[in-house]
Parts: sequence; structure tokens; C-alpha cells
Amino acid sequence: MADAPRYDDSLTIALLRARDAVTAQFRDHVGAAGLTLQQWRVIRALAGGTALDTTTLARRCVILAPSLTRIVRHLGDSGLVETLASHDRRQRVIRLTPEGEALFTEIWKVSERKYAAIEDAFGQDELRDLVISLNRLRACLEPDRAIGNAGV
Amino acid sequence: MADAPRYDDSLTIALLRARDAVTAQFRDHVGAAGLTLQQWRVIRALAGGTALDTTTLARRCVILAPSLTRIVRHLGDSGLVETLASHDRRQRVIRLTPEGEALFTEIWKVSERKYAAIEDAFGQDELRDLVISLNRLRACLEPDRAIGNAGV
DNA sequence: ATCATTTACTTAACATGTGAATTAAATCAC
DNA sequence: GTGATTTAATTCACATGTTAAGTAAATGAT
Repeated sequence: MADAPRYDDSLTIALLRARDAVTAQFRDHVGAAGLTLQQWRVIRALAGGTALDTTTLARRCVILAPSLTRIVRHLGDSGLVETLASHDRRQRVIRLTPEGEALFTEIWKVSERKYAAIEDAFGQDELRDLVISLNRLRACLEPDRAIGNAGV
Repeated sequence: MADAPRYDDSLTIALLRARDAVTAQFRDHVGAAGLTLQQWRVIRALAGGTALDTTTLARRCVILAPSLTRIVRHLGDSGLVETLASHDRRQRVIRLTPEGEALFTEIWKVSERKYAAIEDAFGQDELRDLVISLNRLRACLEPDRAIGNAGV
């Protein structure tokens, strides 16, 4: 059906579909552990004793501040994260509790295998090139933000 | 900065960031017209008199059925879409009203320019390759769904 | 030191994402 | 043809996305 009017934003649609396909690989086992994928991104960013303020955490996880406020509240209620004092008293510094670290380790084992499976299916080199290409796309469209500044 | 613990789902993050960067290019002018980007995807899929049932529309727009129900209700309340009868009385067939077509045309003019700007900034060939790569990624991860079946 | 400005975060309001349950209609088995 | 099953769409409940407004604390100018 090449006659259908091509989506001019096929880039948008391709990004959406690719993201759906990738996240689908992780949703089952993360969900089985009682977490959403967003909550998992936060846990993951804090793994290994990393303590981050809300703004940095939001940027690394690609989650907007209002969403992160709710997510951190949920994770705090579940005993997976805790808040530390900061000398800048406007900031909240978040880190994992021992329970959070334990849950991370458990989920991480499976995620590693899933990611390896993606590499196998798609090709390790091709995957690396794809990520580079995606980051370059972002750099082209956000000339203000330096590439390295997110540290991710 | 190879010392930071690499995000093993850097693919996920890269997809998220790239998508954010791309959608940011369109959000302003679509929002100025009173539409969300999801509503715009629906309008766009129906442009040119195309009438689609909900299931097909959901698949083309990459929107889940419950969300599409609400979106179509909103667009219907705004007089931008209308529902047609189908011989299969379970289905709802949706199409644009003249107002919807007019709004599409107006927004589309700007979107075309924005998309051309992305092509200029990133490179037309590279963009084509990126979309191909994204679609291949999806195909690798969703071996059940044939590539062509969505027609998009 | 005082006040305007900026920054970090939260809250509010509404739209969408997501999975499970529900309803209505078509299809299948017999 | 009747009942079980499948399919299309909706509703429900909760989580997140998104923008705008609000709050508290740090910063800057004087």
C-alpha cells in the first residue's frame, strides 16, 4: 500500500514504535517486581549508592519534575528510596534504601539478559551506531544543551 | 566520561531523548492551534477524507485504545471529527469534519517547514537511514507483526 | 541589611499511558 | 438456531505527561 499518503512525521512515528518495542522487552519483568518503567528508571539512576538531587535525577531519567515528585513519593512510601538533607535547603537529595538496592539487583539481572538479547537480535555494532545517531539527532535539534552535560 | 556507570538501557534513554527533541519541534505550533500532539496525530491520520475504524486508527497513531476513546471524544466535542456507522456494528468509523480538515491544513503548513528544518539540520540521507534503522529494530523485537501490516 | 530576582521543588488541573474488567456484537461449534 | 468463544470498543483505576501557578530558599544589587 505505497499509495497511502506517507506520514511526513514518519520520524516521530518510527521513534514511538521503536520505543514501544524496546520498552516491551522490559515491561513484564519490571512490572512483575511491582514497578512501572518510570519508577525503574529512577531506581536505576540511583543504583550503587548514588545520591542525586531532584533536578539531576529528572534530567537523567528524562522525567519531568512534577512526575518525578509523585514517583519519588510512591517509592518513598514503598520504602525503596529516602530523602537526605542538603546544604541548599531548597533541594531534595534522593538515594536508595537497602531495600531499594536489593530490588535493583534483582531486576537488573533480568534486564541485563534482555538487553543482551536486543544486542544479539539487532547487532551490537548497529545498536551502538543507532544510539550515536539518536544522540546526534538530539544534538542537532537542541543546539543550546551541550551533549556531555547530562553525563549520560 | 567512561567512568560513570553506563546506562545499560542507554538505548531506552536515547530513544526517549530523541523523541523529546523531535516532538519539541512541533509542540509549540500544534499547541497554539489548541491541540495536543496526540490529538494532532489522530487528525493527521484522518487527513484527506480518510475514514478509519478505531482499531486501525489506534495502530497508526501508536495510541492505546482507551486513550483513543478519550481523544476521539474530545475531538468530537470540538467538532473536528465525526463518527460513521459501520456494517459491523461493533466498530466506530471516524473521519474529519470540514472544520477538522481545515485545521489540519493550517497546522500542516507549519509542520512541513519544521520537518524540512530537521532534514536540513540532521541530513536527509541520514534521517532516512535512521528511520530505516528504527524500523528494523522494531522488526527484530516484534517478529510476530509483519513489517508492512501497519501500512505506515 | 533589604528587596527584587532567580532557582528548586511542589501543587493543581487536565490529558494521556496502561492493564484489567465490562459491554455489545460478530463468529464458531454443535 | 442456541450457546460458547472471540472481537471491537469502552469504562475504570491508577500512574505519568504537560503546562501553569505557587512556595520556599538562595542569589544579586544596592
